[in-house]
Amino acid sequence: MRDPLSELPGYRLRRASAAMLGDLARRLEPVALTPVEASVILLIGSNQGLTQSAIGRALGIQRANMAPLIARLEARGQLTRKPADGRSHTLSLTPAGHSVHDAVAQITAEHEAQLLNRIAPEDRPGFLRALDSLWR
Amino acid sequence: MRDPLSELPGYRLRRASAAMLGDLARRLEPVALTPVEASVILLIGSNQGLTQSAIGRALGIQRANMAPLIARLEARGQLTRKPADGRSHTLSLTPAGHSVHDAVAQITAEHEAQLLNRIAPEDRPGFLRALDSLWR
DNA sequence: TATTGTTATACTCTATAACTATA
DNA sequence: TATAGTTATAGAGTATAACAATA
Repeated sequence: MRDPLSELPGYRLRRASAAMLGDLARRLEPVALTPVEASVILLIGSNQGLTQSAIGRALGIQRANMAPLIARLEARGQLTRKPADGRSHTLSLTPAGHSVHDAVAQITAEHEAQLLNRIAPEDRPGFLRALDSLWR
Repeated sequence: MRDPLSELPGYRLRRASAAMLGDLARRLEPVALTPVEASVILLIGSNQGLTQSAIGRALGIQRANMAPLIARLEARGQLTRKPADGRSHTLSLTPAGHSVHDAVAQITAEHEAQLLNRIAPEDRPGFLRALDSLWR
C-alpha cells in the first residue's frame, strides 16, 4: 500500500503523540487521573497558591474547561480553593492531593524514561529542541 | 512560576502536536474537512480500491469509528463504496473527491513546509527518526 | 472461527458564547 | 474596561461492547 502520510513530519508527530499519550493514560489508571488532570496536579504541587486561571494559562487550558476540572479534583478531596481577592481562587493540594501528586510524579518519571529510552541518545537533544520550536 | 512540565519530553510532544494539529485544522477549514477526514482522503487518493478496514488499519482508526466517517464523506459525494466480497467495501474517490484530494494535498504540503521551517535544519533528521521510534 | 461493517454509547479534550461578580 | 470564574453547549477524536452477515 502506498502510504504518503507516514512520510509527513506532521502526521508522524500526531501518531507519536497519540501513542505516548495512550501510554501515559494507561499508567495513570491506578490513580484514576487523566493526563490533563495529572498535569494540573503536578503544576499545583510545584506552585501552591497559584490562581486557577494562572494554572490554566500555563497549561494551555481555557478558563471554561478549568472550572469543571478543578471542581472534580476538589470533589475528590485532592485540592482546595481559597478565595484570593474576591474574584480569583488560589489552589493548593490537600494531604490526599500530595499523595496523588507523588504517585503522579513517579508514574510520569517512568513514562518519560520509557519515552526517552526509545530514542537514540544522539537524537534526543535535537528532538527536544525541535519540539520546543514547534510549541512556542 | 516553577514549571516542571515544560521540561518533560512527553509533555512537549503533546503541546507541539496540539499546536501543529490546530494549524492544520485551520488550514483545512476552506475545504470543510477535519484532519482525520483529510488523512482518509489522502490515503484513498493514493490507493483507489482499498477496503474500509484496510484504510482504518493504516491510519490507526477503529472500524467502529470508520463507519460514520466514511458515511459522511460518501454523503458529500467525495467517495463511493463498492461491495468487494459481500462483507467488505472498496473505497474510491469520485470526481469531487479528486478535487478535494488535490486541495488537501496542497494544504498539507504548505502545513508540513511551515512545520519543518520552524525546526533548525540540522535537527530535522533526528527529529524524524525520534518520532518514528516513538510511533512504531 | 475470524473478519467486515454497523450501531449504540461514553469519555476526554477542546472550543465558543454568554453570564455574574469583581478589579 | 478588563479579569476571574462559571455554565451551557458543541464538536472532534477515541474507546468498548454487541450484533448481523460473510469468509
